[in-house]
Amino acid sequence: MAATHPPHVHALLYEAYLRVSDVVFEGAKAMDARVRPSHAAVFFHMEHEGIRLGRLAEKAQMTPQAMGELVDDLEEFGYLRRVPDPTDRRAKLIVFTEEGDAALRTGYKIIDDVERRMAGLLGEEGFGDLHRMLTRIITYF
Amino acid sequence: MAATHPPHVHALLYEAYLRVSDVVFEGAKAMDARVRPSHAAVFFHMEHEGIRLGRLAEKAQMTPQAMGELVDDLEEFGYLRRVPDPTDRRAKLIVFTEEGDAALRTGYKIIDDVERRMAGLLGEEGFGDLHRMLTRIITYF
DNA sequence: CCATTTGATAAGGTAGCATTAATATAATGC
DNA sequence: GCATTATATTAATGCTACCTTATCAAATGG
Repeated sequence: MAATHPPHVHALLYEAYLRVSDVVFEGAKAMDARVRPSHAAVFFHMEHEGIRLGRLAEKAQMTPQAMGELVDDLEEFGYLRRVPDPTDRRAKLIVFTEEGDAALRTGYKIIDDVERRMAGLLGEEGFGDLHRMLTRIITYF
Repeated sequence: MAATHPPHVHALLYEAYLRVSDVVFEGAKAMDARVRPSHAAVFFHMEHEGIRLGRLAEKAQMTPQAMGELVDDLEEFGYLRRVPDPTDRRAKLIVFTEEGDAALRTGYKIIDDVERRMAGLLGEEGFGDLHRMLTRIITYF
């Protein structure tokens, strides 16, 4: 650092996120090398009943165009399908394929593993405290 | 979320970082709208005595080419200058201008403010715990 | 003193978004 | 029952923040 300070919590939040993410994305890459970190937003905000592109984009806080590209990829990879929305012929519903559903479950397994590793490292109490403090920061900042 | 879970700490780390960063970068933008978040890495890893491009890139974990562009920008904005390195005529030393030095100090003031806000929100003890837990995650992950 | 290494930089490419604009369908007011 | 306006998606294009490859000049080690 240009000035000598103990690292700011701001910087630590970033570093910690990067480390944990690395582990998660390594796990994901081992499952399917075509999937990139940006695709995670799709899985994260999907809905099993099917979801429209616009709503998916909104939940992920990006434009429908950007989300459209991610969905294009995952459709190509065989994880999603676009089916016509019966209630509105302009719209399409994005739904999981069998494989997409399996991939989602695998993804959560990878994340749950990492969460358990963190809990082991910090102790259940510390892990709970961390959860609460981060939630508090998110709520009030 | 596609499945209903309490948010993972992994996700919370990301969210918290984004919230805190927003505040920091809003503050920075208010000072100089030309400066972008990516320029922060330069200020963060600069050294007052002057530093070579290669070393700056190494510290920031990016290629010299990428760092070169950031330094180009900040040189244009008047915060940095490239001076010949007297010990090696291939090399240049990147040094702060007066304005760059002032900007660095302002930047740290903005961050320190945010850190104090977090400490206020969590209490000194909680803030210290957060600091230690994040450091622990970074060290052992 | 020449071969190799090192420092900077130029040219061109890619991922992950955004903005603007086109197209199709739907809903609404009169 | 149009004409207007709104909404869902997609296409074209652009920008930021990087990377890779290639070039050139200066330094260094046998």
